Amino acid sequence: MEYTVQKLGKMAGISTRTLRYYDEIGILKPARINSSGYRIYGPQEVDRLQQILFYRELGVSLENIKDIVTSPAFDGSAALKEHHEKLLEKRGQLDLLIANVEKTIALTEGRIKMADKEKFEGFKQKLIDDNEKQYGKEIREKYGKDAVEKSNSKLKGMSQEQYAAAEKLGADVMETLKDAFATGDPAGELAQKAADLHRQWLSFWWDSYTKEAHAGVAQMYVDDERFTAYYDIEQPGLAVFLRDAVMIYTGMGQ
Amino acid sequence: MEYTVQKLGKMAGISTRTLRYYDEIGILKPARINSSGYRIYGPQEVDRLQQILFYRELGVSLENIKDIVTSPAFDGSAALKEHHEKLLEKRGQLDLLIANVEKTIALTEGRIKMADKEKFEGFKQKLIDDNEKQYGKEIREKYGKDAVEKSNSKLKGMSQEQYAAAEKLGADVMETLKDAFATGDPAGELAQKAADLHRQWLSFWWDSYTKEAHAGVAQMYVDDERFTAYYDIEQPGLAVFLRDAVMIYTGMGQ
DNA sequence: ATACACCTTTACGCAACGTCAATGTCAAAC
DNA sequence: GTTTGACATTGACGTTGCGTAAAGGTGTAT
Repeated sequence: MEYTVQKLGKMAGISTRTLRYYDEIGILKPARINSSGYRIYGPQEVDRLQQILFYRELGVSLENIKDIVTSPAFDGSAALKEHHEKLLEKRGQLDLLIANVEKTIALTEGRIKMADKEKFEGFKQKLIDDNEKQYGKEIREKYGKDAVEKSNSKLKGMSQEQYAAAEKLGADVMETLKDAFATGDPAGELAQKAADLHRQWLSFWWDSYTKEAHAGVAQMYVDDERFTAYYDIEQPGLAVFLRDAVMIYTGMGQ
Repeated sequence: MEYTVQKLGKMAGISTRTLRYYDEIGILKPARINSSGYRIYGPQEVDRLQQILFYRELGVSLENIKDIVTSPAFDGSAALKEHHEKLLEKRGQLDLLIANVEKTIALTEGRIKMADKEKFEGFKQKLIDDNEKQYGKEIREKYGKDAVEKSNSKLKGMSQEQYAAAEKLGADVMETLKDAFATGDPAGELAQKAADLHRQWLSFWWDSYTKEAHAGVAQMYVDDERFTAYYDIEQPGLAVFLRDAVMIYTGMGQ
């Protein structure tokens, strides 16, 4: 079987430009050049291309692929493991990024609805100030990375509808919470209902629910001004009230 | 407060080159240029830089950031949402990639222990052949993407120890399965134990277990030659035997 | 006066190709 | 036999977000 660039390209699902590039950088040279200067590839080249594409699929750089396919003694297994590590790291970073974007979206949306833009700007500035760019990292350190990771992992699998449902639940929490706040009693029925809604809302983001984690998050709302602001912008004192309600709800108050 | 490039760069944690580049592409021009041609930045520029860096942190391209910071009426929220979509997609791809790498590592390790390298090479070639590069995608289409995503999402949160435990369980499955195969009875005690171990193993990868999904996977081992090969390389017929055992175990045989 | 840190513009380099441009070749249709 | 249309070739520039010289002017302390 002999192939020209286009045939091989079609078979492998890559462009002819790519094949010429691979020739250029020396990782896949054609078996021969015919009288008209056409690149002609044989079965060996097909195999090699398959190897190349395989590693490329895995995100290995062509530079490294070159080492892999040219050196026969290359330890592909070790390279794969190292690469695996890098991929996991990359995903971790990506997860943080996604969480941050989500948080930002939620914040801006909440803000735009209920506050003036000026303050928003000021707040956002403050957010970034004092090296808070490391947002996720900081939260990780403060409240343990497990919660953050749980949240991230759950989010992944969520469908649009689920996401919408979660958002609605979040709104419900806020509404019930405000009503409860009016009663002034965190142990009261309304407040406990708010705490329960909050648990349901959390369950959307976490794989497993525990009272401890729930209570921890509620405390976080009070400790971390970003979250405090999110709740208190509706009603000052709401974050503390929610924490108190959750503490009672979870029985973690003492 | 006025800043030269280096002072501002130091404050913001970026290089002077970056500042000159931002000037060049027009997303951050200095307040004025002094008599010697030096770039002088004022408080407004500091604020703007903070905004830019904020969005940059979120992975937004400078091109898009330009739109955000230059047009005051720009809908940053919508831009962020779009960006969010892209990030999710990216993570999906990354997950597939990671799954592929893990599978490859598992395969190579298993193979090296129990088969000659030649066959392995042939198999890998075959794997990629017939457009099977779209590995994950294909599996997704064939057996529903839910299972794949479940698997991915679970993997993320696993610790090293958990991973090791899962691998041991996998080995147990194989061992028990081989013993069971010797009896020839997929309904027998050993075979059912193997099926149960297999369920446990699956539970490592899936958030939720259902009989239907379990049976589906077992069928997949038979339908998909890649998996068939994985089991049958130890003992021809093992994949079919496991499927039969699981069908009985789950009661999905009919 | 000299050193030394700071500033400037210009411009190439990076990864992995995409995308013209200008031109030659092949098989089939007229 | 020629025309057409699909294919091939080699350049060579564009992409992103800067890093990294190079070659030179400026500011200030000694």
